[in-house]
Amino acid sequence: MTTQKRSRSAKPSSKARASGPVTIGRVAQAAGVSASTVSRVLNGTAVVSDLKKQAIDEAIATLGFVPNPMARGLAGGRTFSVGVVTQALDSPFYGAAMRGIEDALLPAGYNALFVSGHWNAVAEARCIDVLQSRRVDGTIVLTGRLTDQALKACAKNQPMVVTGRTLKAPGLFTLNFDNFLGARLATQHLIQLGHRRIAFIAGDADHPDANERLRGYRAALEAAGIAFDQALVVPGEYIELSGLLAVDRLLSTNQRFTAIFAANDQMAVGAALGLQRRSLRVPEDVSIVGFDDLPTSQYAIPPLTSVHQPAYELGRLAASAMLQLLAGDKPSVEVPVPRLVARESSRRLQG
Amino acid sequence: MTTQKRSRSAKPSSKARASGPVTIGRVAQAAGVSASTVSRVLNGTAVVSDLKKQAIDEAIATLGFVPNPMARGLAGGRTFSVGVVTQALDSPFYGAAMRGIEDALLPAGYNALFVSGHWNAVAEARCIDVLQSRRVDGTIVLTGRLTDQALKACAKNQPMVVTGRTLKAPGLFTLNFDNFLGARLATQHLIQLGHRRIAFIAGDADHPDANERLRGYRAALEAAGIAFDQALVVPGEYIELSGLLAVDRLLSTNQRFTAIFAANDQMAVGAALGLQRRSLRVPEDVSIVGFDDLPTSQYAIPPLTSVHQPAYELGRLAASAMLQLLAGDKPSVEVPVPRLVARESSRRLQG
DNA sequence: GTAGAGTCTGAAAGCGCTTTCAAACACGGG
DNA sequence: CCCGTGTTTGAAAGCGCTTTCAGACTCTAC
Repeated sequence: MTTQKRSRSAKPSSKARASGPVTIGRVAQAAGVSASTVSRVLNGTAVVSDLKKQAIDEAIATLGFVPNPMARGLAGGRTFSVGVVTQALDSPFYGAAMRGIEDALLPAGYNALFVSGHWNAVAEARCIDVLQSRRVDGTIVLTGRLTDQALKACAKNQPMVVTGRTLKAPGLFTLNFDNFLGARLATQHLIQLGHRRIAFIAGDADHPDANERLRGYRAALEAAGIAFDQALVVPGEYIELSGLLAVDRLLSTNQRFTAIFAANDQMAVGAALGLQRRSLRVPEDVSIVGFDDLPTSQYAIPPLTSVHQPAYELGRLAASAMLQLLAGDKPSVEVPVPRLVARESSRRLQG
Repeated sequence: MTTQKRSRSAKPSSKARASGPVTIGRVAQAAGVSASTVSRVLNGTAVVSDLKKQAIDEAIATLGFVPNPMARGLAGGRTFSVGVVTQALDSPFYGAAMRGIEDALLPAGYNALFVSGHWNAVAEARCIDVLQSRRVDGTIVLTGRLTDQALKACAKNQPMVVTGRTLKAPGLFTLNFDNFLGARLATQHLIQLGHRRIAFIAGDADHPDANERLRGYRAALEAAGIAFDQALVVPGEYIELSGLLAVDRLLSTNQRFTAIFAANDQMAVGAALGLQRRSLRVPEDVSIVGFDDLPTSQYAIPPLTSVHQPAYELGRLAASAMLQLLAGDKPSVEVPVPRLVARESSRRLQG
């Protein structure tokens, strides 16, 4: 015996004839109908007379019957679970999205199966395989690095919802946040505060959203008649350390700048630390704006100005799009527009 | 039709006779044996002649066969998935633990099913119900607020691993971090730096670990011959805001203190912000020590001294304990001892 | 009064796998 | 050479549910 026996206990009920797990058959017996009929009221797949329906509902309640998802999945071909490929289980940003997904899926009777792709196309593909082998009814991919092709191919086998890109394909629905506009807002904010020399700490170049943010930054500069200066753009990898190193690099190459726009909050926080290490104060000497508006950013020192990205909401929307897809409808969800949250890390350029 | 048809595509192989999904029967047919035999080599439940085993392995490979977990679960009573009750999907601390769990479970062929209890005993109980209805093979509870009784009761139905408490019961394994020692280390550190007036921002009183940390704080003071002062202990709720409010309260009641020990990093960060708002510098005016050593804490301003809690490792250990339980063994895992990570938020008391 | 249409229901056939159970075979000792 | 003991294998019976199919009714309309 390699595993514990599943207990055969179940709320003992006066109506329960046999012992053992409560099955649909037991319910049928208690209600004086056939298993088929119980199944029908369970799934609403056919009209059942009110009389029997009531008897069945009652039997279900008194027996404490819970359908076995395995059996359901086997027989019906649906598992009532949707896979979620996230990039990291411990990311503050994707964490919020996962929470949103869970909140949207659970009430609909679906479960989420989270697996993490570690920012790696190969791992992501493997994740999708794992999910498929678990027979999920659909898969939500949070951003990720798979090619559009790969995603389209997956969508042939199962409904997919993908965030962080825009793509049209049958069985596939994408959900994109307007990174371009967000970055424009952030940059505009700094420009309006009088800054002209604005450094940009970019995200990983093979992230589509990173490029969008760069584009937004450039567009805002251009709109304000400020020349784009490549020397003020420093590559980063969306982690705190990148911000720290970026500041080092800017300073050691003697760039003049009065503000920094970081492509995400983590790098913004790193940048703030980098400035502090060089005895530059935020925002007195340098203003900083981040992107994402992580929950912790309001407690950064100083509290970080950032572009709010509604991760939780995005998760909810992705999940409800999936539910619509699963129901055979064409999803219709609207992604919130970006919005700048001004805090204390940015201020008007003095003198 | 309310759902997409599962594709009937499968890597077309020369050996594949019929079309449709690759089942154990198809493998059996291709290998010239019975389904039973295939099942046996799949699960290693009986000796099979090398000749047939090879033929089967080959058939599996060429057909790209993947066993259907639903069918397996139905027939075998095991689902190869373990439930994880976490408190928040977007917690940096539990996130790391989840990552550890995933990393330990996946290679063993198990999947993790994460659900969040929102720090709420009722919700947690519901989570466990959901997991049970999904027929998980076992459940890992990360801390949580369920009573010991409730957990013991659950352990009667399925193997359980619980972190954050110490409890003995059949089918239940607990895994506790030494919060007392951790808190003592933190307080000792401040004492060694010359601090005598050390404020303590406590955690939620109905968290066992919060009380342990308070005890550790008191023990360290006592060991150093410093009188415990209730006025220096401020209650908190393990969130940033609590730290902020705690500092306000300490300051507005005119407490004298040169250091703060916060029962977790989030409150420590909040406290740092609170001090900054009152123009007190960290660490020049006040030293701060946190607890947990969240990944972001090293990028706080200033980088936070903290008690390292190996969340990832804890997750791994919990998962491997679960695997041992599932294998019928008595788990034997050792929780790492607490360790202080000194950074820049604490320093020797000047003059 | 009865054919035809429509409504409700149960029997039975799977879904893909595991697990008895017993058959088939191989081996060694008497 | 026969029988008992082991070893390897396949047939078949489920696991708990969904779903088809057809039967049993109940109406309505002719």
